[in-house]
Amino acid sequence: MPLMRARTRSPIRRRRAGSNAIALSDVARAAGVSTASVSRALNTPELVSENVRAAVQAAVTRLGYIRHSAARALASRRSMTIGAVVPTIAYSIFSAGVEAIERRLEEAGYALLIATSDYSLERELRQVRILLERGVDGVILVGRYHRPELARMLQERAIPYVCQGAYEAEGPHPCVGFDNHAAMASMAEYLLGLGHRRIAMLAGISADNDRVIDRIAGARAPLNRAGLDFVPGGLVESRYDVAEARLAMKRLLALRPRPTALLCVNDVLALGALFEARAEGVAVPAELSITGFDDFDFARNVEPPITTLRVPAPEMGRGAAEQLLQRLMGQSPPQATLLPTTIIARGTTGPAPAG
Amino acid sequence: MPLMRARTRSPIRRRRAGSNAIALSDVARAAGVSTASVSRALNTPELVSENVRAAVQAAVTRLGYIRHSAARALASRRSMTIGAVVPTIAYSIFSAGVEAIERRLEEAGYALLIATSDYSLERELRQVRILLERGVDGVILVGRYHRPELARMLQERAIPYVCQGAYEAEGPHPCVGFDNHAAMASMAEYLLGLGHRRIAMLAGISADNDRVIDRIAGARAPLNRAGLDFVPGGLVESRYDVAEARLAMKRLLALRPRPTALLCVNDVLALGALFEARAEGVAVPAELSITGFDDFDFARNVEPPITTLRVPAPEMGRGAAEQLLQRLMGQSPPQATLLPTTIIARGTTGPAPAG
DNA sequence: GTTCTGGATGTAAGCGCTTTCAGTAACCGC
DNA sequence: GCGGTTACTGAAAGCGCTTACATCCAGAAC
Repeated sequence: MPLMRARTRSPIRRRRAGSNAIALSDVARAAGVSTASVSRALNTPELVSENVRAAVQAAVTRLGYIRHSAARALASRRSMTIGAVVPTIAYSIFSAGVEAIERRLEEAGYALLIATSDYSLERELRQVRILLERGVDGVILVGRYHRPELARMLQERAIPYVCQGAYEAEGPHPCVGFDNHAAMASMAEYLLGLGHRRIAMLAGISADNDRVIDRIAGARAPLNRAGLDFVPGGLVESRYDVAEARLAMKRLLALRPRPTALLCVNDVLALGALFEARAEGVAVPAELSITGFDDFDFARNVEPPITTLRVPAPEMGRGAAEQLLQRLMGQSPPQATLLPTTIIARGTTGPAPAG
Repeated sequence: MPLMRARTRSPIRRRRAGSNAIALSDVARAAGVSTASVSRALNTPELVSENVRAAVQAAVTRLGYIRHSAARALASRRSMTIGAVVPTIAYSIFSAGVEAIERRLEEAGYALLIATSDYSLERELRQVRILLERGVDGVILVGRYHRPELARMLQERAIPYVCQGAYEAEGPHPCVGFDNHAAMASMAEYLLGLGHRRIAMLAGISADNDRVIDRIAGARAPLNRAGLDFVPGGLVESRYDVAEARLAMKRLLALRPRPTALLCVNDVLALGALFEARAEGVAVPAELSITGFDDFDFARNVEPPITTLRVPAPEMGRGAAEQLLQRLMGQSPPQATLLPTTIIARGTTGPAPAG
């Protein structure tokens, strides 16, 4: 029989072990009010009198009180943090998006926990599990493809989420982004309009990556409509790295007859292609037109400046954060938001060479 | 007198309001053991019997239990998260560092909360406050300069921290990085060795930024030793952006007589300088040598490839994380760790033009 | 005066874990 | 057989907050 042990505890409560942090109860004592009032003064100041508010404010400043968000999270059942899983942040499209997300969330008092998937859906799923463990109130993902367990896990726990960087009107996931298929299709049409018929494509690694897959399909669509396809051997994948892109480009330049135009899945690849073409003495755009995607800083500054497509990275980040915040507040924003892209014609594209 | 109110609470405990999450007590019930045993089976499996471990493991999988880290943090007084404040992540040196930090922390079971300071020490301080509120167990910062209140706040709460990306043997802060002064000095010496005497510098914004200040001073030191200085009007600051760098470069190119060599604080600026020089018809390196800093991906791929200085970004990130983890485990790693840099001589530098 | 309001405040019950402490059982050496 | 380990296990006390509920007290309405 478990009987009440006579615990001889010192009546003086020991300062939080291992830390000399000030707790809310200290503030309450200092301000001469209850802990409830302190909590209210801090979180819902409109519910307390001017006196209490001022006393609490003064005590907080005097003691240097800092709230303990784990305790808040436990008691209020909201952690005020959002999790984001991106392929990598070492790639400016994503880091720009993440910065935009962070900024918007900060305004709303949320913190952002960032995890990277390394372009692996498996790893993405694991990272979401970890974020859930961390008690995030919402999740932001990249792209349309995700492990089915992922959405299930999120829905089971009623955690709102948004996918960013892709668009799917009828898709299963809420999203804020642009239509990768349509964007790349417009670029292919642009090349066709310039008279190009022998077209190749330098793509990213398509495994697990809907954006790449959509862009490849998008490029193909208008070609097929014109009774064409990529030149044989003219679809090559490469990691997003200038050196690797140059290697891939080597293979493309060895094709005979040579393509007269090259669609790249992004500007890093286009840059590598451009460098390699120049190194091989292939004139751009006289002999070969090259297009990029993303409109990176350097795209407009290299010689010749790269024809590319502007992608609304910060807008997507902000939009995704916005949509998530709305869901968190119980509203129902549109399931899918489509953002525009624009072709920016510059110096790496020109009419197809005669013959 | 507060008397015991007869609370008519339903004996059936309501499932966690607003969420149907499984709690540790559910696992305990399912496994037929106490919550203490479940906690031990999960955190210190070596302390429980094989039977308990297996039963708990089975229950966890069956129920899809996910730990509640806010509750863990509250009870254990450790949040298992680290905070990092970097100027921006939209700049590959920092994003590479952050990725390395994240990777190392993940191995150790820590999550990373990232905040950006936008190169403002004031904002850095605010961000650290927020991180503290979030209960981070440690903090990673960038650089040597910080608001004095920052270290005070951290020390008061006994939160370990490390500064990354700079090195200061006798400095007040623990750090892992390289010597910006020495690195840039070696670059200046390299130019002097090539016979350059009229040298200019394209720097970043030096306000609040010790790395830029150290690099400027580092460049100046060997010049002064040789009885020289930057050419008059030859020290210009620019944000890290190719377009702005080109604008700044315009002013440098207008100097008469023109400098024969230009030290850039990083590769983005060097790239802008190179583009602008080419646009103005200034031959690189025949008429003008240009050096970068950081060894970005594109530096070796442009034409001519940029002479630069390799900076150990991932190593610094990993090292900073490592050092922090050691402190967290009660060890005392060296206060300052110096990492090496290397000059990588490429095509943008050559002997000073005669006359 | 009495009864209602309703705003401001306090009380105390958790939130879901970890961890201390006590208890139990099995085992050891003598 | 006995004291002393050793190896597990469970009960329960918090961790520092939020919040449902009770209370109190003016002032309004009657």
